[in-house]
Amino acid sequence: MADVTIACCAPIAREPLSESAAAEMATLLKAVADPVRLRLLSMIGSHAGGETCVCDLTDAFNLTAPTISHHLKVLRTAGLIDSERRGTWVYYWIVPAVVAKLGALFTPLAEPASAGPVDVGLVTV
Amino acid sequence: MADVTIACCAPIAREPLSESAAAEMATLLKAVADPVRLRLLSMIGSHAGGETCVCDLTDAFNLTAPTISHHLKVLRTAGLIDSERRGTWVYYWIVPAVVAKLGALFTPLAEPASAGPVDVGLVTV
DNA sequence: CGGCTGATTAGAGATTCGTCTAATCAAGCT
DNA sequence: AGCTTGATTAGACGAATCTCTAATCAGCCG
Repeated sequence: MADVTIACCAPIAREPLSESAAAEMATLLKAVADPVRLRLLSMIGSHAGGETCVCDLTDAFNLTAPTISHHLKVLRTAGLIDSERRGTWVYYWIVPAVVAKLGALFTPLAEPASAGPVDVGLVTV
Repeated sequence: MADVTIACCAPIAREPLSESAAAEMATLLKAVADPVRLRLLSMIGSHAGGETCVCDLTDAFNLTAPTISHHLKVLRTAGLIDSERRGTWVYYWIVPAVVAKLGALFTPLAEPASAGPVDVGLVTV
């Protein structure tokens, strides 16, 4: 049972975000607020095996390798993904806990009253 | 403390976003990827009655009125909020359907099999 | 070793963004 | 009408962002 207890703050519609919470979430959101990075994140996240080689990513865009590298760094700095070099290639994977923070910020809005113990609590990080 | 069991993936991790879907979501995310706008959105969204007067918003920040107005416009242009003038004051409220799009992007795909059809996939383009 | 492929870092150029001041629009006074 | 208060628009300016080319780092193999 995926009990999502992460999240740094209450969902957006429950109570006003504190200044610091807003700043923290904004940096996370900024990392994702780019078409290329969004696609990168979804490619990495949806890749079978949970890992993706950079070499597979660069080919999917009409951008130079350094540019892709830059976007990956932004995502990694934000904590949304992590990476490791294995021999010649570098592999990236998603960090679900951090991605879940983003979802927790917005979801309770639309969800039909979470029927279960899916407590998206206000546990701080 | 926060045992992060989160399923394997968020919707973003279900399949790679198309280029157009990524672009659409990115514009939405960009609108929210700012501390001030995040706080504005949460203030409006959590306000009792569902509406908030601009006059209540400007006082909460150390920014000039035009700046707040600018941020509200960004949110409104993105479709996340809507507004109406009633007499002297202008009132803003949240548009839940659009905010939900953001949540749907990152929220874990609900519990394993038990719950079943928690359709989160309204990310149609 | 020397060279080759994959990936990142460094730095530059153009665009976008956040904030401000000044000016304008809207509604309600006196 | 003319003044006052609330809100937005217009324009300017510095900071941040995205992309590129050139250079550098890390493994592999002839």
